[in-house]
Amino acid sequence: MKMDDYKRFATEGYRVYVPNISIACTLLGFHDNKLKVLLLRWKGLDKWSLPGGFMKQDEDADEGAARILKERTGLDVYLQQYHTYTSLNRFTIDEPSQKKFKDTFGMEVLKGHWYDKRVIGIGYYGLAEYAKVTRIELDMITIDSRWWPVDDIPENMLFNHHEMIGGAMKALQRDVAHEPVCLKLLPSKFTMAELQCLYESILGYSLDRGNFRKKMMNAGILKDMGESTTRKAHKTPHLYSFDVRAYKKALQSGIIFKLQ
Amino acid sequence: MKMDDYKRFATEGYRVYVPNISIACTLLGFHDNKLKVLLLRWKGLDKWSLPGGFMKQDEDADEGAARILKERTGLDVYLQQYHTYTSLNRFTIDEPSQKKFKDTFGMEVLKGHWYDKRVIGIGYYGLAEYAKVTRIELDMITIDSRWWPVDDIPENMLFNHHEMIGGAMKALQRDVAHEPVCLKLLPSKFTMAELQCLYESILGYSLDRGNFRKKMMNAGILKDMGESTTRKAHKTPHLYSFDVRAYKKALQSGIIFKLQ
DNA sequence: ACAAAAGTGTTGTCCTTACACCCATGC
DNA sequence: GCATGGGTGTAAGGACAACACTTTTGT
Repeated sequence: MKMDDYKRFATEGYRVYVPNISIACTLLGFHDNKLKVLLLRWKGLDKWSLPGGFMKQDEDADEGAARILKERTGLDVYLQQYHTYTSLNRFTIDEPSQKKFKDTFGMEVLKGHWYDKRVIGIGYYGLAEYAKVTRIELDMITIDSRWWPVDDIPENMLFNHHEMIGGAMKALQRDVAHEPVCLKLLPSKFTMAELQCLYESILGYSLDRGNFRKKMMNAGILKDMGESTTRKAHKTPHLYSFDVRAYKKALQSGIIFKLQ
Repeated sequence: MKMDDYKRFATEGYRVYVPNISIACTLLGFHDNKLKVLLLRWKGLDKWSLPGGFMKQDEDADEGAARILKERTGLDVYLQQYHTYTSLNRFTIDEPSQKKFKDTFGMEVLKGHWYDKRVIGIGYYGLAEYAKVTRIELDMITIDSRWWPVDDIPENMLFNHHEMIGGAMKALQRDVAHEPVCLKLLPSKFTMAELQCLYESILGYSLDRGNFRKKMMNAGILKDMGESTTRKAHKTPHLYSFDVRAYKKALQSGIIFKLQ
């Protein structure tokens, strides 16, 4: 990274970006039987944030969110706008952090720049196949990236990004019955246990194993792809794929698991 | 209305409002067994619009939406943010309309003012008890107000407000299983037929009368308030009220009517 | 008596629930 | 053998769809 980049952003960015409208993306992946969210660590600040940025003047928010994640991951991920955050204080940075940032970049954070004002945040959630995300691009402002379990994200989150992840999870719970969420999160072949675990991770409660399998098979949305080749210390499970047409058809009337 | 008001808005408004962030409210009411939306007709333009306006610098979007509908109706209505519209051309006004507006106000619409730029729109839907909305406040820019059936709104809508009403209806369909939608739209006492008709209006398909009644009664969310006093040429129906606690409890696991 | 709307009942089917039981594998 | 996880079966109960039937009112 070059210091010039940040200086140019600070002094020229107002020509490219809409100064008071930002986009934040909660990119989710499913790995190790857990839902995980991609976070970036900010240089100097010792804070984690969602991938995001200002909306450009010549793009709409959908395009902006796609651009932001394309730049970071190289991928076109499934994106859904879920809420716009407008509270007056959501964009403020505490004094110690401002000082740290200044020490790193040799100039003030925010103060006096075009983005030193109230900024609203349009929240998107993104769904990606975890294994396909093979690299995360860092930039002038970020020093590290990591997948965090959604139920164990770090304390030191920037702005209101903690709240935003919570909102994304609530939206995902709302949408899982009617949107092809599992298709976007799982690899093309998966076991029944993985599918069930994904549902449980999203919904936040556990489901009966036998009944889950029956419901899925009766729905006619899965194709049996035969036995897994990876042998563990147990019976080898079958692998399944989505019958995409049937899955999307079933989503129209909803795939619903009631609590309890 | 005084012309001064508009001039002051055009020349001084940037001090009060966030120039590029607007709020649009799809206020819904249930009347005559139909869902209706409150629209305002613009002076000079011969166009209808949703109640809305710019977000103020010292309020968040929720407060802005509440303020806008409070000013118009005098009421605190149930409000839900559902989508933010950011397309580049959504705020443009066609040339003939600009001319009409100029003829009316004696000055250009948009051109050269602080709001002559890209504006995004945060969409809210509002739910009100129709009979409680007894007056609609007009202002410098509006000349008429009317409730329109949501399935028969006028052709000449301002900006992308037609699309926004569609989005509000989709959001309402999404939310009706889990949010106290019917409680907010119906009067305190209502007949079973009215409740069913409301559900059908929201969902967009019809339900079996006998089964609907059974499901509602079994859910234990209604209190039987005895017979209606208004006599028509038929058997007098019972009136019901929501058992609010039970209704909200039931909404946690969802009150779902599947298509077909 | 009749039409129209309100209220109730019936029947079969399907889904869900709560388990129990077997199978396959590596140690 | 045994622990572990994968796959299947079952019986009871509930929910739901599709009706038919009865009741009450004003004309």
